[in-house]
Formats: sequence, C-alpha cells, structure tokens
Amino acid sequence: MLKHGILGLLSYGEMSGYEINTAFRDSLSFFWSAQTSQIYREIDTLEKNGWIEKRAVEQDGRPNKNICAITEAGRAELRRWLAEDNAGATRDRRDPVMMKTFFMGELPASEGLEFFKSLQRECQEYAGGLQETGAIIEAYQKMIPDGKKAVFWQMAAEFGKRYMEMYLGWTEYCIKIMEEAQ
Amino acid sequence: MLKHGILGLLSYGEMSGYEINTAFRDSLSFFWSAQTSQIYREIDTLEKNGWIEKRAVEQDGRPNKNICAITEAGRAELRRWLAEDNAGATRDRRDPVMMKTFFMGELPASEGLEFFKSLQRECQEYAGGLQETGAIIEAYQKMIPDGKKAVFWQMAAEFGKRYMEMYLGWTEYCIKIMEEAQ
DNA sequence: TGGGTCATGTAACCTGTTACATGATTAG
DNA sequence: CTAATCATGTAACAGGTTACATGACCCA
Repeated sequence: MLKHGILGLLSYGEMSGYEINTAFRDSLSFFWSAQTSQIYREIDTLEKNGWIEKRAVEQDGRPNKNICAITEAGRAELRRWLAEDNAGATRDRRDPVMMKTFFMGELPASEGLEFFKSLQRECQEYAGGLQETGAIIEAYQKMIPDGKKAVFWQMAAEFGKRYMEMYLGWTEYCIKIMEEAQ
Repeated sequence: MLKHGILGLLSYGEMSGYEINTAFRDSLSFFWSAQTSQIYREIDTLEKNGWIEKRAVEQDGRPNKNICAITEAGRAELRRWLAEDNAGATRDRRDPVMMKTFFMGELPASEGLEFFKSLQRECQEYAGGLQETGAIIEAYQKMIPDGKKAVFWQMAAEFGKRYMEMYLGWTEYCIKIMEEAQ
C-alpha cells in the first residue's frame, strides 16, 4: 500500500525522496502512518520493479537529490491497484484502542475512566488540527492544477472529520457509562 | 498488540490454540484481523516470554490439544499494556480505502462512482452482521460471569456500530458528489 | 462420498518499527 | 551558538501475509 501511496504522489509530478516524505506527512499521514526509513526502502523497491526512475541532481550548498519520476509501468500499476476489487476492505482493520477497550475490565474503574478521558482530549486536539487540512488541500490545489483531483482529497478530509466527530461522541458515551457506574 | 489480545482472552480462562483462534474471530476480529498461522506463532512467543504456560491434553477420536494458561507475569504484562500511555493512538492508522480515495482521480469518474457504491454495499451488509455481535456478547457474558467486563465489550461493539453508520453516511456523501458532477 | 469441524503447525516472504549515522546551510 | 531544514540512508528486529501440509471424525 505504501508503494501505491508513493506512486500516487509521483503521478502528480517528479519528487525527491525528501519531498515524497514531506508530502506524505502533510497529506497521507492522516490515514497512513509511515517512517522515513521505510519510504526510502520502498523507493528502492519501486525502482527495482521498474515503476519509477531515479536521477541524481547535484546541488551546491545542499546535499544531492535523487529525483524520482513515475514510469508508464508505474502508472499502469497505480491504476491496476485503484481498480482492483477491495471486498472486505471495511472489515480489515487493526485498532489498538478498541483492543484495549475490550480488555479494560482488567484495570480498576478509575484507570478506565482516565483512559477514555485521555482519548477524548486527543480527539478534541485533533479536531482543531483538521482546520489545517483544509489549508493543505488548498495548497495542493494550487500546485496541481487538475481541479478534478481536489474533489477526492476533499472526500478523504471529510472522512477524517466525520471519523473524529464519531470518535469524540463515542468517548463521551463511554465516559458517561463509567461515571454512572460509580 | 496481537500478543496482548491473546493474553486478554487467556485472562478469562484456559484455552487451546484452536479456541483462541475462534474466540478471536468471534470477537476481536471486528477491530483486529489476524491469521491462524500468526496466532500459533504468537502463542510460541508468549510462552518464550514466560507470559503463558502450555500443557498437552491427549484426546481420543480428536487431535491432541495444547491448553494455554496465563501466568502471573502474563497478567502483569497485560495490565502494563492497558495502563501504558497511548498518546497519538487516534492518529496512528493505516486505511487502504482512504489511500485509494485520495488518488481516485486517476481513474475515470464512472469507476470512481462504482468504487464508492461497492463500499456502500459492504457497509450495508456489515450493518446487518452487527446484530450478531450483540448475540456474541451475550454468549460471552454467560461464559464469563464477571458482569463488569461485559460493559467494555459493549463499548467496543458500540464503536463498531457508530463507525459503520459514519462510514455509510460518508459513502452516501461521496456518491452524491460523483453523481452531481456528471 | 463430500464437506465441515477439530486440531496442529512450518516456511518463505513482505511490511513496519527502532535505532543509528552523517553533515552542510540558514534563520533567529 | 543553537535549532531547524535539507538530504541521504543502513541494520536489526518485529509483526503480518500467503501458501502449504496433515488427518480423523461426524453429519447429510
């Protein structure tokens, strides 16, 4: 998947590994977290698969860059992945918070309450950060003139917003239950 | 995390690898998907860490079982993990559907629409399946008499319900945008 | 006689995490 | 002078996926 995220970013234009990394952080990290080291490794794999091409650019006063460009094979792979059947996609999740919730009965009730309250705080902070997302999308929109693409960035951002609202509501529901049970 | 899910199940009582696997499918798989082969491997690791103990049980007419029991060290590890700080937990996600959504502009609009419609269908089917979850929780409740624990299973199930409602609403929002853009 | 349940895994591979390593320029 | 930004990674390890392997019993 990370491979396809990188291919997707490169479909907008050439980027260095460093730029891919920052673009990833600014946009895709809202729904896909990845380490810098992993991104550089995946770039190597993409090159071995013939999906991208690298070209070194010498700079003075700065480290050299390796500019990556998507190939035709890479574009084909990106489209193949997008069109691929994704049955069971909504089911295939891995959520540590729910795992902890499920077993929270092992801790004293006071610690359980604290657990949900700290989640609530995080949701509230995150909700604030989502205003920035709008700004990032606008910035992208200026960089990549194809207006049709921004619609989909907006949809992903909207999911983030709805997800956080839902999450916050759920933490409040849990806190209420914990407080009533006292 | 899978390790802790297994420890959590074993905190309710002894189980064979096979039983852990089925209990996982019936409850934790709603928020953590895991392969059978991985579960058996993690059981080995848990034993090496001294968090569980295995004991072979001969059966006739059936394959032998390896019954697993949590140790005191295992219980301590479970509590340590539950109480551990989980800053950034709501941010640390990996969602292939959002990744695809973000880059859906690479496909013709008709295929984009089909993508969201197939997600919508999956949400609707899943919403039906959530009725079963209530039944599973009731079954657990009978098996594990400690009534305090069921509250947390209920919270996890409630998250599943809210998540699916949110997801369904989002697919409808996306479909509307795609249809209006025609 | 064919499929489902019970019951165990191994091997190879791919993906993600953590820790480390280097070094110049630029803005405050 | 110090922190951030630019720019590249490697090595070791942990966690997850896919494919394969075995075999008896029970029910229709």
